[in-house]
Amino acid sequence: MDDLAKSARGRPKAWDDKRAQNTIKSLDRALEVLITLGEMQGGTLSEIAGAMDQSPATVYRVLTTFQGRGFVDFDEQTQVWHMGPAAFLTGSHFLRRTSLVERARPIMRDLMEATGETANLGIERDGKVLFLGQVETHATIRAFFPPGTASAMHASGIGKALLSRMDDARQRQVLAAGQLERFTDYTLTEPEAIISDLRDTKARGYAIDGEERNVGMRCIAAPVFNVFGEVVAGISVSGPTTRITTDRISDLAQPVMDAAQQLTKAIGGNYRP
Amino acid sequence: MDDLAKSARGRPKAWDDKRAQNTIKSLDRALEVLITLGEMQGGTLSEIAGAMDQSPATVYRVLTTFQGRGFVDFDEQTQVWHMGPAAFLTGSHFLRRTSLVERARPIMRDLMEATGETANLGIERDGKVLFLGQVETHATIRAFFPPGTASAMHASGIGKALLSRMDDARQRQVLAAGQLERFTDYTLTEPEAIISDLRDTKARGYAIDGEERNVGMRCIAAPVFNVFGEVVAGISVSGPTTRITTDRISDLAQPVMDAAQQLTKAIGGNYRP
DNA sequence: TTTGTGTTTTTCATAATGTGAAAGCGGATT
DNA sequence: AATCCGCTTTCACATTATGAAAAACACAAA
Repeated sequence: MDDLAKSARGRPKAWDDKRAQNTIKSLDRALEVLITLGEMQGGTLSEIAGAMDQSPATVYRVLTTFQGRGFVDFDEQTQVWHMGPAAFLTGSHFLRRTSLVERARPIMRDLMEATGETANLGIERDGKVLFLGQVETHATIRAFFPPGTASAMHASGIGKALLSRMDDARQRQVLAAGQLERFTDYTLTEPEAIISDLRDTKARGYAIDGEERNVGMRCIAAPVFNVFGEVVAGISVSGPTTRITTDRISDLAQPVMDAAQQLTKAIGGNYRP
Repeated sequence: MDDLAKSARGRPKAWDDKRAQNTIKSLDRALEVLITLGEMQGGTLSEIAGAMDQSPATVYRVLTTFQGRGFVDFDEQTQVWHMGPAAFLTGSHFLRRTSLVERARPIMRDLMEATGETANLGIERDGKVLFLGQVETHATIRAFFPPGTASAMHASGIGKALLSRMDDARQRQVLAAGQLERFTDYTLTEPEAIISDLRDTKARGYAIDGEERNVGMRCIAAPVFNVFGEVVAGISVSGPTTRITTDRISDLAQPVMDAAQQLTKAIGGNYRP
């Protein structure tokens, strides 16, 4: 299901109740139709009406109204309703507003609060991880990457999270471009070792940097996707091995993956499983 | 303004009348709010209500309902309403219908890598060029067309690539429909000048937009064909005149035409010589 | 602080309008 | 032809969207 559409759940109850009173029911139902249509990637009237068990008559009127504004198209041949250009055009005004960094900010703050560790945001640029921002932990001992730092992909949690979702060709390209510098005893420098680690990372859903870049520092990272399901960024928490023990990794992984997924949603992206 | 969203106007009257009966008025008004919000690129309650003179109370309820589904965001700080991620996500299902965009994605990425410039994909819709997607260059200075932008045909590389392969009747129709707005000193505003340019474009195999839309920006575009040999899309690279010099045009043209041809093949199209 | 001005929310009585059941319709399939 | 099945339309009904106005709020200026 489309969690995004139901994201209201995350709010305080009071808000929900309050909003419920000021909500236009018919409009809300109509939006449900539109969302369902999107999820189904198009469908016939009865399919749509069936999927959300509502009377066909109602769904029909909703669809024709959307059609009037170009929000949905109707293919007379196949009798199939589709998302229309106006929906795309209107929705894409969303992109014009704010950047990844701004949207990430509150999510990273929450992640930091939840885990107590510094949260980081990074993207790939020219074969390196570019750190775009961070929210620092309150703890005295902390990991610090000034935003703007460019770091090797193969020895970074975010880097590996990004790599794990790129296709083979790009993986090889990135790994070939840099020369897999060794930073610590734990750094993976053999392409095979890295590729194997990336496979694990993909399966796991998050990447682990276990002192591969800096001795005494661990990092857990998860990928963020754009609307096409392509990786565009990674989000991570990092801290000293004394706090991020191997035991704690699995505990931290969930919040990190949640944050990555939240950010994916906040930028209108699609998580690709 | 946003013609696309109002495209219902173009329909036969009979349809309009028929539809009017089965149209849900409140939903239609709500869509108007959403479209207005998009056009205004965000605004406060009173701005929005004022812009479409409706009672603030109604607009308020509409907005909160949209908000509940994530279709609009409300910035508590500034009291400004914006398009939300769910609108974008839902609307972008439009792209998935035609596999064009998905097929184009990897080709555009390669084109971007090969040329170092932002690659764009666009189609014609209602006499305008609708940008469906882009892959941005890594360079700091870059051309940026948010997907969803609708732009004038006569002052766009993709637009001219599309026009150059339409038959005379449609050319005239499109050129007559819009009123050939002038954007820069270089914009072609005389039908004769444009038609002559389109002839050259067709012979050349690619279109050149030399600062005709934005000063300081050039763009090189080539047409993409469907199985019947009809133009269905255009693919382009765009960037600052400082990087896309006149000397470089012929170098860039080949990769662009290659990409267009690849995409033509990828969608099972036939190149028409 | 208090007062004033311009918002945004909420309330409330009213009728406008969205609703589903069921009846028409039309194009497929037998 | 006859039958089926899904799309439209009709219709009577009460759900529910509506705007005016009042209340709450935010913020500036006195």
